[in-house]
Amino acid sequence: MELYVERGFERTTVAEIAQRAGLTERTFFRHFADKREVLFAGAGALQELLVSQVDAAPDGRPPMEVVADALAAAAEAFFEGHRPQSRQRQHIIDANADLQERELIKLASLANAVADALRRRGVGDPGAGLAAEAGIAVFKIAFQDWVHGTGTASLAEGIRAGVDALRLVTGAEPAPT
Amino acid sequence: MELYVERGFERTTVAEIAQRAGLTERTFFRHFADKREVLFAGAGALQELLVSQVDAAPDGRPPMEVVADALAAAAEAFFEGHRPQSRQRQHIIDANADLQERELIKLASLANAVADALRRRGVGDPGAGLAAEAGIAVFKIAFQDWVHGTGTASLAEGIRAGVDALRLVTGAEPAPT
DNA sequence: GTCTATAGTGCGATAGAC
DNA sequence: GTCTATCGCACTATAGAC
Repeated sequence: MELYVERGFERTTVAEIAQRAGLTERTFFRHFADKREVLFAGAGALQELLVSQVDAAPDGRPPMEVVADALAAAAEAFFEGHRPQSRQRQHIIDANADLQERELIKLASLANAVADALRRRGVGDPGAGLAAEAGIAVFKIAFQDWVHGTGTASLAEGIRAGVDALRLVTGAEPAPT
Repeated sequence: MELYVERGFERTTVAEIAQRAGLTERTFFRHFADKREVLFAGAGALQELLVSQVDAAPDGRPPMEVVADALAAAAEAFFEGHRPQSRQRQHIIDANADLQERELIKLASLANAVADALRRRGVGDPGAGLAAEAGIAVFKIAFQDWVHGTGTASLAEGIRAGVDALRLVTGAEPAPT
């Protein structure tokens, strides 16, 4: 991470990373499948929390609310209070197309995992997939806002507002909570 | 494309592609930024059509309807009647993580372009971004269904149904058309 | 069109932890 | 005695510099 900030992602070689860490290149690749993976190591835990939240939601709660609750909880647990670090990480990612691809893969993986969790709750298709994708879209936009802005609103609040805005724009009445 | 089908994407080298095309490797990379780009050469035209459709939509039409119309029109123009080719291409992509990443980048780029077009129509934030992302999510799911299934429904019909399903799952009343 | 840096893989050897 | 972390080396392919 230090090196990615110092010299940029592309201009950092694995050899340099290994040297600073006191390891060999081969060992680096043992821990990270590729150079990008360093920046996405925490993604698994985020996904697990999201899924466990959806699994634990009360019966009968509307799918979009379940997703919104899970995203808000994940936001609190993983990001609140870490905006400076999130911003730095995002700077690195925004400066490099390969990293943006990996970011999108991570988000797609989250969406798939959430969709599966919704199906376990009995939400049918294509509703499960759509609610999950829509939720991730809300998260993505709220996160961009939160990480690049200087406002005082929390990420969780941004997510709530985003879900409401999505209902509005799809031509919908606000759902009962 | 022949080589990707014959031996799989990863087991095809750029040297082989260049040889079969009667070119040098260097020339391949002049035409395609990387090995994957071969499969996404038509993406630009799709994006242009989508944007021009959104730009040309009648004033006052609800944003989600504008997006749905544009996606349906693009589906007719680019995919209808080409399901076998689409399926073959998707097989190649589904078998390789790198290609899936590129696919996601392409979809994200479509979403951004559509969001910008909506903003030009006066749709505000975050509504423009959300409508665009939601539309692309619908497209993605409808496309999966269409390309992997054997049903007789057209892709455009799947997109219409997807938008309705999205309204339902977000907890919404159907919007006026 | 040529040359080269760098990412990433495969296999094997070694050493410490439990 | 198995499991896991590390290293060494040879190797291929991509992609960018020139």
